[in-house]
Amino acid sequence: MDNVRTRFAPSPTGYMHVGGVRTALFAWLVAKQANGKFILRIEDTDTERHTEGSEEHIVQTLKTLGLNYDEGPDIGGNFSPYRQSERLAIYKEWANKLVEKGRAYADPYTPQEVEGFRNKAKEEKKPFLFRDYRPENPPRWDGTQPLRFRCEPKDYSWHDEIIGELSATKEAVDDFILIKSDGYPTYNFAHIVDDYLMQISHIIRAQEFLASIPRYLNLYEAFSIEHPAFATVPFVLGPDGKKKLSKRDGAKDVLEYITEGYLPEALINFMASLGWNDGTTQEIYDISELIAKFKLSDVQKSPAKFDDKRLIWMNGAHIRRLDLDELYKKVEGFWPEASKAYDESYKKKVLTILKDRLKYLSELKSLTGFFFEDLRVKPELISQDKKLDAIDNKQLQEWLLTARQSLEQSDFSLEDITKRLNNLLAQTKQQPAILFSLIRIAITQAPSSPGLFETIEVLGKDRVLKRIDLQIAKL
RNA sequence: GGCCCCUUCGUCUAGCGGUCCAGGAUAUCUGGUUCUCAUCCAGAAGAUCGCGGGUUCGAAUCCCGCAGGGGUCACCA
Repeated sequence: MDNVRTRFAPSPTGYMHVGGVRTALFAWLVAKQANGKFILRIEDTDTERHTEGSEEHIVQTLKTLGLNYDEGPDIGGNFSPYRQSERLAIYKEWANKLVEKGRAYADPYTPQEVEGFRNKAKEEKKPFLFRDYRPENPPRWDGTQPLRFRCEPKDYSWHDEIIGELSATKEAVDDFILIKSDGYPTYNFAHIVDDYLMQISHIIRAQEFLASIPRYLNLYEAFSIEHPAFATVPFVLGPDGKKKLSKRDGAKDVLEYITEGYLPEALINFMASLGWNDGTTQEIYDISELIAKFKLSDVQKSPAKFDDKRLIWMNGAHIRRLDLDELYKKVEGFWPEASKAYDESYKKKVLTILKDRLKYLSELKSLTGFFFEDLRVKPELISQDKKLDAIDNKQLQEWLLTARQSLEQSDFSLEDITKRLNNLLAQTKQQPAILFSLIRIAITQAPSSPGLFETIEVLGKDRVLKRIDLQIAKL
């Protein structure tokens, strides 16, 4: 398609969770793969729900994930402004077009009166349709009353890029508020005007708007304008599997995943795979593959539950794909405090042998402490090891001493370390499960660590000998 | 209640009438990888394809009902 222009149009009411960002991602992918434009538009027409700083937060989230937009409130574009609160005059002008055509009227009722109609309909077990209460001689619209659309009810069928062919009866078409009494437009009205003026080619939005589309269709007709392609993205459900992911139920801020050390590319891969796949068995995609392969028609129609087990795995998989230098760059800021005293080449060695066991970057702190400081001897590491606990301390001391003596002679190449420890095994006739465990505990004081030989090599002779001495003394 | 959408292993999903007594991934369990934790490899277990009819030689796939779940019916988006 020519001139693909997609938009992400959040209302600034807080942070963004996985569901919202996924919708943005899909829109971004559609734009990127068609060499089109991705637009950020802030839908701040609800002055009450508007929260301070959330626009900045949304912008930061998109930028951190690399979902860069080509036009937006902070960078401008050919269709500015990109904040709806700055477009009030435009909405008024378009509202007046409808007034002139007789397709909009001032709503003379008080909110209480409307509420009364609604309750009555409910009692009668009928759907509430405002058009059943349409005033016969509405007053002239002076801007203080809400302005309502005068719909022309009819059945509709239309195409959705994700769901396919859809239809609805005229029951779905009603008179809705275009401009609120505070002068701000409703979403229902503003987005239609803006998408048209901003030449949006695809509206990619969440499923909650599906039921409203017949009303929008009626409005497009009233304006005699064509509507963009519609793509309705199914919900992302919370872990309970019932309700859609929501802030109320504790859905996490996507930026929080970044702070915990989830990679943007992993997050994006994960969100894309929540409802999308290309029909192959591929699971791990980088961003350029996603851009090349993504298709709206391949998006699942049914909702997907959010399961962070898969995210954790996927993040690890993306970490392992990174080469050392890339990973080193990303991991900056996740090192333990004590690492400050160490240089890049040492930290890179640590990273090399640790890479395979990182699931997310913030684990680095707890996993690498012993590489940077001598930890106190933890007797429980031995007492909780069944095999070691059964052996006399004197014996353990003796083995450690022998190991120490051999390692002292070593040139500390991985090869030599390996050779010496294997010799030790033969010499003492012990199983690795005993001897290596003992040495590993002595030099790391940690329940787990990278492989013994590599760890010894990276730690270096001074530290290894010192720690063995320390362990011997505490036995 | 009206209107609308959805329904395949716990989870993410493949599947567009035969190659499916349903494939992959993850999670779980088992074994291997000289020590731990991972990685990696091998294997196990796990789905009466929501239910009931129909069409067809043949249906997870097409049609019709039903049920369950969800959305919407705001001067919120």
